[in-house]
Amino acid sequence: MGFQVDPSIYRVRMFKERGYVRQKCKYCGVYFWALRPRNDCNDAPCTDYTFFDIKLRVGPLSVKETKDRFIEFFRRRGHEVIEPHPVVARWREDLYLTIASIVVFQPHVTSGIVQPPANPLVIAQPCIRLEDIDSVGYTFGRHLTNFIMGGHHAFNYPDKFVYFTHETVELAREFFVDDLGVPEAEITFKESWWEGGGNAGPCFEVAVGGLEVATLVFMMYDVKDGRYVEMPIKIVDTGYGIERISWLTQKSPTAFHAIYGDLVDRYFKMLDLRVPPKEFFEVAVKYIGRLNPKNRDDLIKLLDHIVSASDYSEEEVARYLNDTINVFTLLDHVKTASLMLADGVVPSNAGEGYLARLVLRRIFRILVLLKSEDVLDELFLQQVDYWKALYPQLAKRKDYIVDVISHEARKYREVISRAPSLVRKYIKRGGEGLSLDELIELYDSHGIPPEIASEVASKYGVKVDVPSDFYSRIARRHSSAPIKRTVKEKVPSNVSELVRKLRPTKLLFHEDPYIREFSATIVMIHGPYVVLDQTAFYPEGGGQAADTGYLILPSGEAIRVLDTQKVGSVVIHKLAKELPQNLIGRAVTGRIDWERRYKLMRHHTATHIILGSARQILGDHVWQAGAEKTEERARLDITHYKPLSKEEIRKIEELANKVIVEGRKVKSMYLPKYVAEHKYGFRLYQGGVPLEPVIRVVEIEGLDAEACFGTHVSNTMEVGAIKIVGVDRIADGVVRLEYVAGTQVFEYARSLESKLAEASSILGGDVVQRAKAIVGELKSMTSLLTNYRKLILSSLTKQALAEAEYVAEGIKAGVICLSISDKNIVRELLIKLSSLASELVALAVMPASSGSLVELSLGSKAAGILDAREVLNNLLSKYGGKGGGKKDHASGFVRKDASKFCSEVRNDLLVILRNKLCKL
RNA sequence: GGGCCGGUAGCUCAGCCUGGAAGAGCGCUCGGUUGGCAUCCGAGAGGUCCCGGGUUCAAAUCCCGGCCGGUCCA
Repeated sequence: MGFQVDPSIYRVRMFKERGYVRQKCKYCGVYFWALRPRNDCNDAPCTDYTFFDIKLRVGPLSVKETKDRFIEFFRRRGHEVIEPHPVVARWREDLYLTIASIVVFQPHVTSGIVQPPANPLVIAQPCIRLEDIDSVGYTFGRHLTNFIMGGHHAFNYPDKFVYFTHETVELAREFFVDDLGVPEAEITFKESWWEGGGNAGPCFEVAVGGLEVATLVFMMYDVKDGRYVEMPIKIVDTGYGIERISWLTQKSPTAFHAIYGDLVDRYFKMLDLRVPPKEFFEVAVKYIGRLNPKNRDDLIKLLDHIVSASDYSEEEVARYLNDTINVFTLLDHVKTASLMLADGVVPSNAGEGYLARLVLRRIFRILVLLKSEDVLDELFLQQVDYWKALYPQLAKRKDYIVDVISHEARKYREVISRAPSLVRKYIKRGGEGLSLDELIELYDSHGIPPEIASEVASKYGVKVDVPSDFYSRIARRHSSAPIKRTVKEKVPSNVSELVRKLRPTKLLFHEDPYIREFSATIVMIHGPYVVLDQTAFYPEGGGQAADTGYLILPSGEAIRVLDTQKVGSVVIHKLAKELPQNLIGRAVTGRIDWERRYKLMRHHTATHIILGSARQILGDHVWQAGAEKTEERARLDITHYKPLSKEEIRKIEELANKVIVEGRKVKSMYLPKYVAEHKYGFRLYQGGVPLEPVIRVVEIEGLDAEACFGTHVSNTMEVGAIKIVGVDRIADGVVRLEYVAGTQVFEYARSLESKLAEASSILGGDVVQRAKAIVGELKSMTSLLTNYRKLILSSLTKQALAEAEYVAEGIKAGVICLSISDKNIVRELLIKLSSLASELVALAVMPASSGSLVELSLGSKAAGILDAREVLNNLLSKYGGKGGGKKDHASGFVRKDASKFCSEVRNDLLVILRNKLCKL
């Protein structure tokens, strides 16, 4: 706890009224409230699960029934029901996944910029949290990567109070005690503190029979640089664990049985594993709350406990435990992956796509270990069917899910198939066995998990020990990597500071995107930076380049506008020269470069058309991953999991042009945030999320609607035409489309034409025919050249052998001088000579830039007597050259003209050789 | 966004640590063997060693920068 809170906040009205007693847990020392005295705080690990023995009034409730009951309870108590949001937080720039119900209202509502959609409200929000992904399965349900967070929220403004601590605690009691029939003596409220996402506040953890079922947070502080600043808005942020409450009502052996019902047994059967008897789970679950089987010592303790508390043998228990962990992990991960994919996530190596891949690869890994890769599709299809009532989106996206997982599974198989050769390489390289560093590198750089690495290694007879803290070692390797955000400031910071106090600039380009000239009053001048009270200059944003043009002063002088930027809601024009301060308050005329702007507008509308078309042709998983529009061309990066086929590209282009020809209306409108989201969904936020209560929506009838700040033409017909000119895969899961629109299509065609014409004039005739002929000619010329080379080689060989001079017993010497620089021919020649004449010392000299290259080669007999490196250096030292190589071959360089050097060196060589051989 | 690994023949890769004459297997072409074949034997073609810079007499190899791919982590 980083903050000492006034403990009186925990003394809520209900505790006093109903006689709750504040007590201290004997085990963890935390304070809690309960009706009757007790030793422990009623939460794991201070107590075992006792809720199995608690009688409720309600019968077993499925997850869906629990969710419905929760929603209905709070609806009856004056909360408006809000539909759940996607598990992928498209409306958040700082978060990939929806990790809590409050995320739905952050940051726009919690910061006070936008009113909540209702107040108070209730929502049953599917959430994904991957923090504890390693523990899933091992704890039989304490850790899950997906769950529904039932949240009732109230937002208290300084001038409008809804409810806070007292009412929240009362509502919790009423729900658990009055509605579900939990005996009031079994419920506890533990005092605690919550922090997250830059906010903090006191909270109660509500537990029943050892199971934490809800957290009631009273968010009231902003955390800024470690300081706690009281928020103007006080927020009730509650989280009811719908799955846990369902478990509480069902009293099934594990939470997995409560959540997945008969799917548990079906998974065991599909995976060809024996279903453990109910008794096994009942015994195991008792101890598993306190032990973590990921830890090897705990696992052994757990095994002992279960064996002594049941009739099963140690082997049976070990197998049941292992199988159960795998099955539970699969149940959880398959559902999480399905939810993410159904929300249109495309697996990749970055961003939320990586998170989807992470979950999928863990699934594949288990299936590989179980040798059950063939049931992959079935595991997903069974869940899609099981959850069709609660998550209808799974069934709707079934085809996409199945296609993507098979694609990802193939990629994973490719990774794993590299394992044998990689492991072999590492074994060969690093002495004995596989070191820990090598194991880490195999996983971290090649994606090969240690279990698979050690399995492969054992086939080569190498035993490998995988340390139990392997994955935390990996985490440590990645520890220090601060997120660098290099925001390029296009406006000096002192200027942006100055304009903050100014009134928002009136944006004429939104009222009428066709306005080219306008008059305005100068509000501020700072160097070349000028602010007007209103402007038609579009500031760079939303991937649309800034407008340029002229500002015409009262004197009639026209000053060039080089750049336009937006800081907050003030537009800043950057001029080619500085204006005098006395112009402040004077009227000026602005004139934008219309031709340029009109091209930008057409490219911008074209981008919306392309995106809409791509979504229609490829599927709803297509999201904008980036976009840029310039005068010349535009490009759009979209998420997609496989390369686009020519056919798909053609279809997108065809649909886009059809939309243009049909002359559809392009409507820009301002809509309240919630109205827009309700009408169009989160696909609005392709290019980013505006933090405003009212957002500007650009809609192309029947094709696309996006929150967009840019300027658009009013009818698709104005775009003229679209030609896709480039398709690239710029990252895993991201495809870049480049295209031109309007008059740029003609520019593009013209440049193609002129390129073709140029090529044709170079080739001399029809490009295709001439290219074919030339390639044929090239082929025959190459083979002719090869033949000539052979010819030269054989004649040089003969010449060298004939001219070789006798030096001493078993040694002959020859010098070959070449007038052209052809390393290849020299090498071939020397190799040939030394294999033909074992007693030959052959020296070749050829010209090189600012000197000569020299190569010396010895036949096998000569190499037995002489050292090529020594001979060569003796030879070159006189001329200041150097060289080196092996015993039978050396090369070097000398700063002397090749022909002169060549004529002198023959004598030197003979002298050196004779000297050497005499000494021997 | 960051760490790590990689980029050599059409394909899969070796060579790089420790600089010194570019390699293997598969595929391809031609020839032989065979009743026939996915068999076997022989010969041959095929290279910007990713790009750029540096060190060096000499760079696939060492150093720096870039591009591309893979992977792990945000």
